[in-house]
Amino acid sequence: MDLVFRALADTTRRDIFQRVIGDGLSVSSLADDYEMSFAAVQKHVSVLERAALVTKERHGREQIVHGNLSTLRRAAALLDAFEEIWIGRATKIAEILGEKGSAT
Amino acid sequence: MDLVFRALADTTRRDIFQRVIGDGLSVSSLADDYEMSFAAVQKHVSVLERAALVTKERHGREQIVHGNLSTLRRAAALLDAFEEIWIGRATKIAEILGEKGSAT
DNA sequence: ATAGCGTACAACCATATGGTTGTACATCAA
DNA sequence: TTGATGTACAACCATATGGTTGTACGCTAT
Repeated sequence: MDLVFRALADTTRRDIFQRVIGDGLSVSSLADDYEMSFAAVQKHVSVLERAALVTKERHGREQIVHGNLSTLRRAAALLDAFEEIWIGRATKIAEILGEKGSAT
Repeated sequence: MDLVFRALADTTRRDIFQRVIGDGLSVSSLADDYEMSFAAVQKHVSVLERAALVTKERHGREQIVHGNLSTLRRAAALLDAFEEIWIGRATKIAEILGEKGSAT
């Protein structure tokens, strides 16, 4: 999970990820749209790959980057779990206050 | 957003955050439960604070750390947005396949 | 065969991160 | 007042990160 959130903690990588979810893209076509060097983009893709947020599929001489939704879902589930902890607390507060059914 | 995901990209910090959502805790009571030094925990809290995932409320000589749910929600919303992009693509595929209403 | 494209990877650099220890200071209790 | 507690912060260190350039190598097209 550390790897997943670390991978998402960069604007360029979130942008790459977003572009790649909808449709697979080659590394070079990704790289074309950023100011930085090709190698830098390659590294960003590599970070996403190690976090299992994307996978690469070789196609001829090109390497197509695809988004991996299941990892994204695991991260989203974790954030949801945090929120549920808070809901649990709110419920407890409501119980203490003798209120029913309406959470703030 | 970079700050938020970076803050969440550490097991200790996620643990701190989780413990603090349900109930506010002083920095020292947080620090008691980790092997590392007090200063290290202080730094972790500071990272969470800069990301606006927690706030500190002074109470006497203690500083109570509270979770900030709204920032959590912003992060969760971003992940949901990614997922919706994928759903959009799935819908398109479904359209292409002539299927209706059932996404895989 | 050969030239160009797409990719991989190593070496290098500056800065950020995660940890430490030490010091300082305000607050609560005796 | 004095001492212990809770916090803040600076200095320092090792390692990770995000960028660069350069080199190598497999594919594609001519």
